[in-house]
Amino acid sequence: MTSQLPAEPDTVSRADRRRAKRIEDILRIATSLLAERGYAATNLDEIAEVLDLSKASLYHYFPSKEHLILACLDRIGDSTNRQLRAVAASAAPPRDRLHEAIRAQVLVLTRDEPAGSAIFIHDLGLPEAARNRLRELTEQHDRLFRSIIDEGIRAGELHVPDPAIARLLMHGAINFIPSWYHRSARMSPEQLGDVVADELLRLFEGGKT
Amino acid sequence: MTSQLPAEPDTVSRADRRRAKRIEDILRIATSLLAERGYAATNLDEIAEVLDLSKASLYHYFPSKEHLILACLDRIGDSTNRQLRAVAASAAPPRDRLHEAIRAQVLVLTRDEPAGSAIFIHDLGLPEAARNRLRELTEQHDRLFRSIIDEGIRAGELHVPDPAIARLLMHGAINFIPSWYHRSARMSPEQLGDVVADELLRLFEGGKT
Amino acid sequence: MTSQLPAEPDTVSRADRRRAKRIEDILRIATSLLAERGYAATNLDEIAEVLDLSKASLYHYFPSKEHLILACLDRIGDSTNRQLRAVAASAAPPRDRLHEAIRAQVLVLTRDEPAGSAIFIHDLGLPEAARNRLRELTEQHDRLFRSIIDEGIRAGELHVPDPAIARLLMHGAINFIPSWYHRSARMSPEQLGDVVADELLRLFEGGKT
Amino acid sequence: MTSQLPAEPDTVSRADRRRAKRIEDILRIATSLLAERGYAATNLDEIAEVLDLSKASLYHYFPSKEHLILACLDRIGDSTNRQLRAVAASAAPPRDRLHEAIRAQVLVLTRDEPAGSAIFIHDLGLPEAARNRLRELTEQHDRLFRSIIDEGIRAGELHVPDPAIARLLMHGAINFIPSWYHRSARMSPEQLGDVVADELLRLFEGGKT
DNA sequence: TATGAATGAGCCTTCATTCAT
DNA sequence: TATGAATGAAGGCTCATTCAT
Repeated sequence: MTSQLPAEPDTVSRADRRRAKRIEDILRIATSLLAERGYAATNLDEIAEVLDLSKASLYHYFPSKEHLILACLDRIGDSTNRQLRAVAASAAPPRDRLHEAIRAQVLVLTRDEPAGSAIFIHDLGLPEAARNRLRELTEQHDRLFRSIIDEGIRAGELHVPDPAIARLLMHGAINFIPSWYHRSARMSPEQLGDVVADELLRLFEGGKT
Repeated sequence: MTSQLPAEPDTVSRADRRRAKRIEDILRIATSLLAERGYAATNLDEIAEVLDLSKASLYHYFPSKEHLILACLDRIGDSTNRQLRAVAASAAPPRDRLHEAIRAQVLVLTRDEPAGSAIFIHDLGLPEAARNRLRELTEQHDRLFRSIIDEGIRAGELHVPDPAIARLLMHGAINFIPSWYHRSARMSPEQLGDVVADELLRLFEGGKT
Repeated sequence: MTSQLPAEPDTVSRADRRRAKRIEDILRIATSLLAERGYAATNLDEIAEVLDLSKASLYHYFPSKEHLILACLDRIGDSTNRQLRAVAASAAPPRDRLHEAIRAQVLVLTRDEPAGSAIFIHDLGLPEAARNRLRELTEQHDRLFRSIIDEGIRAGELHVPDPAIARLLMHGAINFIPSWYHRSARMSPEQLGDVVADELLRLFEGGKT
Repeated sequence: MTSQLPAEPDTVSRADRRRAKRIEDILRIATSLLAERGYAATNLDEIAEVLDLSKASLYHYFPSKEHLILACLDRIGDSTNRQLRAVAASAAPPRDRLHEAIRAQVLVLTRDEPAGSAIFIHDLGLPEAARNRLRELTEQHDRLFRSIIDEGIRAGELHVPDPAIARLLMHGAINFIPSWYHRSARMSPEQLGDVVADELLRLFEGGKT
């Protein structure tokens, strides 16, 4: 109806695009409120109000609160994993790849998805399904870091007595950044990414060891 | 305090003791449920049921849900700070004091208060007052670590380009431990404390830098 | 009625026919869902979905849910009354006419309108207007049976101490058939009609009386 | 606490009795509204309002709307079956027992449980569990009548070509009584019971057959 | 004619809190 | 102290209805 062009390349009609935009808006707002208040304390009324929408309208896009939050998780998870996959594909030496991965992660948390990243910190009060989804996403994540670290150790570039624990400490350190970064805006996300990556690499580079 | 009659000190103190024990029980259960589900998703019914008490009875000990959670925070905060103050008072060199402080903190999180420590990770959904209390407790905490680290740097024992960020990363790494420790029970809290302290000290001990 | 242009009678009537067919489809589906679930438990979404139509489209054919259900009632009522009027016009003796009327009624309920007949059983949850319509239809019905029965009594063909109650019992017995007939499919609607008519005539034919 | 008598024969304290009464009240009101409007169209607000209670209070007695209605069904079902069991135990000849059973049933529907009996007519819109419960109760019922009728036929007291259908017609006739009885209050429930039983026995007593 | 979007009103359910016993 | 009862407020979800396209 909209397109009169012979083929139908953009099956995405105006309506489709509008709908996609609405969904994107909802997810953005929902993610930020969710990250700010947690699942149980976030109510659809508030999400709807911020969007200047009625609560009932949300149900045109998501069949339940739980599905809405699952979509939020997916959105952030995809965003993160996309960034990290690029790093993983690099041919750089492991140490540099680890540096780059940390940096990428920091950028996602502080620049790309400052709102939603808190969700990943922990799963308090999330419904089962969401908790499982979260676990899946986290595991993809972990696998990627683990493989880089293992490689670095085998290559002799990294030295650490207990790689598993070092990695977990690193994740904790990174995941916690959103909870303090906004306060000390004395450096840009990019600068922070570099500083943090430098610093956390120390966890894997034996001093005297 | 309550009894002014020397004649029957036991009667009164027995009641007091009983009450104190009740409160202690409530706080223990409440803390663990709170840590497990978050503030909004924890209901008084459940707390009462675990205690084999009626919900209404809780109000004999705490005037509101919010006060209950404040008491939980205080209890953990006190426990933590007590441990840390001992470390702070030590005359050992800063590097060793930092090691000890990290170790003490890990022990609190994994051994002494495994249940409640998650509360400190994040304040999702907490009411304002609780959030403020949390901030105070955290600040005491931070001050203590900060002073040790500063001292260590002045003494030339620690080297780190950005002490503030290093410390925040360290806190994140520590705070996150409860979320993964139960899975890898391959070492005791004490062993973990040593390993973690060793590892995190690297953040403050320049490799080549 | 709609077309004033003799030139294109087909065009208009084709549209009309299409519309009539649509309405017929809607009524058929709506009637069966209504009979199955009751008024309050039936939603337009479901009706629309079965018809592969959007809910909003239903409003092109019926101004409201209530009007839709009124049309359903009318459709079944007409069907029933058409059958019965034929019986009423017959010149057969009252006893045979009663037999025939019962038989016709059974056929409507089990063969012609098996889906919708449950609506007539009871008016649970129906809106006022629908309830009134139902009453009207039922009364036409009742009048017809009543007149046959009265005639039969006057003619000495039927004997019953309390004709009013006997008739009401008969209606109950008939109306209830749809709720059990599908289970005992051991006889056809036609056979059932005969058996039931024979049996119910006993209500009006004194044994010893 | 209330009773100081040696044994504790009436463990039912005052509180217990009060609670039982409340439950009884709720069931009575709920049953009548349910019978009047059907499941879907009955809302807890209304039930609560009639009881001069808040809707939330209902949840002290029943965990859900569905459980409430199940309790209603049980209550009526028990009442009915209790009456009928007495009849079944009688040593009277089958014909008299059938007469008595019909009479008892009519009394339940018109005198003892005039409100709730409509529920048994059909199950439009009831949730699955309730529908199943209804079926169970109905089956107890049916078994009882069936056994009397079979016995009567074997004893040569009853004559009917198709006993199954005759019985179903009888049930329909009886079940329908509540829908018209209130209008014709020209006779008492007891009188009605006799008239109806006399009349319906004709279904099982062949005229010429 | 057809429909996606939007929504107000309403319903079931939960929960912190109060109160009488 | 202990608790059953009661409730207002709130939250998730449904649905008939309207409207712009």
